[in-house]
Amino acid sequence: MKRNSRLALALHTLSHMAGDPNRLQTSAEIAAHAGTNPVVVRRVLGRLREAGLLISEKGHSGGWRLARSPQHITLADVYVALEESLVASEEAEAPSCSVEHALFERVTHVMKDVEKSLVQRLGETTIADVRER
Amino acid sequence: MKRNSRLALALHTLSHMAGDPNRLQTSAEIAAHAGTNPVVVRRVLGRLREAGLLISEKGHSGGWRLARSPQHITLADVYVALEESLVASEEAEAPSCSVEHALFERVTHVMKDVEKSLVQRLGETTIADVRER
DNA sequence: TCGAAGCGTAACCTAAGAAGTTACGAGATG
DNA sequence: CATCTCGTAACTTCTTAGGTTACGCTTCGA
Repeated sequence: MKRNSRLALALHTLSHMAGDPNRLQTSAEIAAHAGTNPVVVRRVLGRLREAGLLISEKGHSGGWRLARSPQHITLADVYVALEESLVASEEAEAPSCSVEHALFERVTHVMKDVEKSLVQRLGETTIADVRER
Repeated sequence: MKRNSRLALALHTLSHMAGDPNRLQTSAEIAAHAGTNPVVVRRVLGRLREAGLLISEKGHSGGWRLARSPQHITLADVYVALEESLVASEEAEAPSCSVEHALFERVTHVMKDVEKSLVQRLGETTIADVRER
């Protein structure tokens, strides 16, 4: 797996779960399907759990399942849960020079604005939408 | 310097050059201002040169200057020259599973679309614009 | 004409981030 | 109680970008 592998893994898992929402899947199973490691799966899906998209159950016969129906999980939910931000949130480096600062502010402002529209548009598609085609 | 430092360095340099377009600046000078290394400066500005934004002159009393007036250099020109792409262009990993593939396609499509509007909006601001404020 | 000043580039080192791996504790079930 | 599974820590690569050194090529000026 390469870049954006978290997103790929998340979408992979969600799309499979959408096909059989009642079944619990273990991280080992998911990892085998995705060609990666159970720990990596738990890391990535952990973020989706924190975002309220998935539920994990510990102990014997535990595993992972959707926290709500696929019709109510959008691509934006996934994107936001993974904290994939376009804009480098850290602006620790306040440029000393005011003109450079103004330029950078401008770029940052536009990027943040554009990211809002990205999330908005991703919010228009649900996991279930894509399955139906 | 941290993340997006190429962009920061490019904007820094361009904003200074816009103030005195006739003066040639050496990479050593620019590096000193920006708190980095001449080689790094030549790397980054090299991209702007390839994009036709800057001109570099070799030899004694050589250096860097704008290839055209600051009114005709937009933030989009800089962004594109640095090849800052939001979308991971490499889709080498064709997902085996068709549903996952459809989901990923959808995300990629939206991101590419959004990036177009980003470039369009960055194109509305020139280096000179920001200086005037 | 020759030396110094610049750029262009290669090669290497280092730092940071992400994935892969191993290991182990905690909780739940049968 | 034995076993299964998640949650996490710790460690090891691997990749990417920046920083650094070095050197060849070009150009100006004394």
